Amino acid sequence: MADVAAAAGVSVMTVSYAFGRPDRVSDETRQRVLATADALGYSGPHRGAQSLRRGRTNDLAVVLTETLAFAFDDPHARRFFSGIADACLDTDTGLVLLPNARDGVAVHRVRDAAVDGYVFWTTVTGDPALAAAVATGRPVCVQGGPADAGAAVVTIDDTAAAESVAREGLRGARRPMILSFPADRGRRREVVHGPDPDRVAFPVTRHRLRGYRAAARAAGLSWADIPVVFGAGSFRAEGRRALTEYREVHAPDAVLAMSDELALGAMVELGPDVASGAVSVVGWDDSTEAADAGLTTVAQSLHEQGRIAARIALGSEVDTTAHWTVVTRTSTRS
Amino acid sequence: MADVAAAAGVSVMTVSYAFGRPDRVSDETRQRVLATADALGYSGPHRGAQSLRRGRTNDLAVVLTETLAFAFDDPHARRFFSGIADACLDTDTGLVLLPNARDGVAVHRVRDAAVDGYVFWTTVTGDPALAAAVATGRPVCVQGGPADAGAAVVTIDDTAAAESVAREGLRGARRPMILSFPADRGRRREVVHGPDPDRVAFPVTRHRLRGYRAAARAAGLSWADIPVVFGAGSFRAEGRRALTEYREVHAPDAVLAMSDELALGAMVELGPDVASGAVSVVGWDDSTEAADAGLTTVAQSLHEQGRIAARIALGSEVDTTAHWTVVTRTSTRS
DNA sequence: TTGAAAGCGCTACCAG
DNA sequence: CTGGTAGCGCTTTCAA
Repeated sequence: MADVAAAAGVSVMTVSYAFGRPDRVSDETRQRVLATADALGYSGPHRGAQSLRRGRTNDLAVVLTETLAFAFDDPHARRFFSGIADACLDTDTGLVLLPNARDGVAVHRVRDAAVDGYVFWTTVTGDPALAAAVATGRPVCVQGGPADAGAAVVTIDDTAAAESVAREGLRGARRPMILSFPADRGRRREVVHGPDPDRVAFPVTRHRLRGYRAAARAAGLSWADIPVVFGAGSFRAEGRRALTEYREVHAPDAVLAMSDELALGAMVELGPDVASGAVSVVGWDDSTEAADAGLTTVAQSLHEQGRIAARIALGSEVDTTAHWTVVTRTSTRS
Repeated sequence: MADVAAAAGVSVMTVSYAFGRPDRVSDETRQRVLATADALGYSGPHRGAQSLRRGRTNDLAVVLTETLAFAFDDPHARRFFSGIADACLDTDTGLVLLPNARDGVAVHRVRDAAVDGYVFWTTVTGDPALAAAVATGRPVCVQGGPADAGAAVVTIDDTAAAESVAREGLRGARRPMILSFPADRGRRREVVHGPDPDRVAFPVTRHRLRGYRAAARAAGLSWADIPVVFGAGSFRAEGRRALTEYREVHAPDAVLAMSDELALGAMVELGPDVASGAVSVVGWDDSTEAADAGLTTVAQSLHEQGRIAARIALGSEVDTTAHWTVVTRTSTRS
């Protein structure tokens, strides 16, 4: 920049203005400066120096609590990241990826990242990387939860959505059954009748159970009689297994599943009973497979959430509750 | 840092050394400095300032010539990126993503990115973003090609690999057929017997055709008699179509496809003839579907290429030719 | 409309 | 082993 100033016969400041504050320089001077800059192969202010001076990097960190390839294997994650990317494009912000090593995100990388804010994807409670991010004093936003102190959480109202989708699933049902995510890190497979949601450790599981319970009660069903199958994870096999193992004991006429995968697994086992209307099934996520299978489910826009998360992490004051809808298809009775 | 120095009763330099050059400070002083730093909530050198001074950012740009979600939809791309991420993890380098907007990667973003180098994924020739990256004077590496001046290209020896896989596919063949990528941007569907590879615009297509030709000649076949079906793209439907449309005219006993997708499409049409050994089929990529289908194919480690690309872009002198292997399975005669 | 001074937070270089 | 000086490239503030 100094070189350009010398060559153009002006002060450094004028060059700086020519690039960053066009209105503060006469048009003529500006043109001349820009021309000499071009001739000298100077393409504009150095971003690093700019940020140092301004105290703002214009970069946003995305922390993946998994290996990069692994994180992007999940289509949901991709939509979320894509939302972040869009927000970054709009605000001319850079996207810095902080993927996991084999053994957790290196805390020093999070701390040292030259960024204005952080977005986290699927953190577990007490993640040291999250703590490190919060400790930097820069805005932090995490998708889905958990809500650690100091970090904003962008998510949908799980309880309300659960109640709403359950209302569809429970229409005309007398013997419903719930396919749940694990209750806690133990990830123990077990069946509990009418569990107390408040005693469930995982927030997502807790909130959805609350919604299911509300819908069940509203439908005049006794929560205490409803079997909740806690699985080890959100896999199709898990949903299928729940049905094979438990169907004889308690033949359900409605299945509320916390994910499309679980629901799809159940549907494999249920077969034609779903099509005939003998059993209703609802899922969660609105995956493409769910659409193909005609599954009634909860749709949330992860893309929208990505945008919101990015804006929060960039310091905007935005409402963090995202929208959701229940997509009613053929897997439920009307 | 100045604060810490004052509080610890040492010079700023000593604090700097305590963090960055442990060996240049007495252990005792170091401990004291670190302790005061901790007490003051100072967590180490500011990365931005550090890079400004050192002239090195320790960040690497990855330019996606597609939307972020779209780029990561491709499993090959994910492996490549994952290799980059690993290299970054190893060298303690940050990963800056420069995804495409709707209408191309903004040139100013690649120019202004505060990074030490660039890695490009699937660029077309004459990409202005590539030119901008090269213009920065920082090292640039692109996967697969094209080889624009100033940018390193990491890739496998397509010709050699093609010859090698074709050798498998042509074993015992008298009437082979080739399923090719498009020859140029026109992407016109056409069948050419014994085309001259040198006149094919797309480098990948050109190189592979050369390899196929060499193998054909080595097998005593006349290149001029071999039909090459140029498709519009690398889709399964494209491979299938080629067979349906052309099989009656020229019933092949061997099919050399430039991608697993094309090969898989052909196999659908060929049905049991592949299993029986009446027709050999080879693909390229070693996708999981290829493995499931028992397809003989070329395997290249995109992950390895990602690592190489990252190291090049970070300024290391590394050999850019990556390894490949032919995976022989049941789709070819032994 | 233009410019001089000061300093963002840090480290290479040399001196002690 | 420790410290002073200078300056990375820029912009904010104030003055002309």
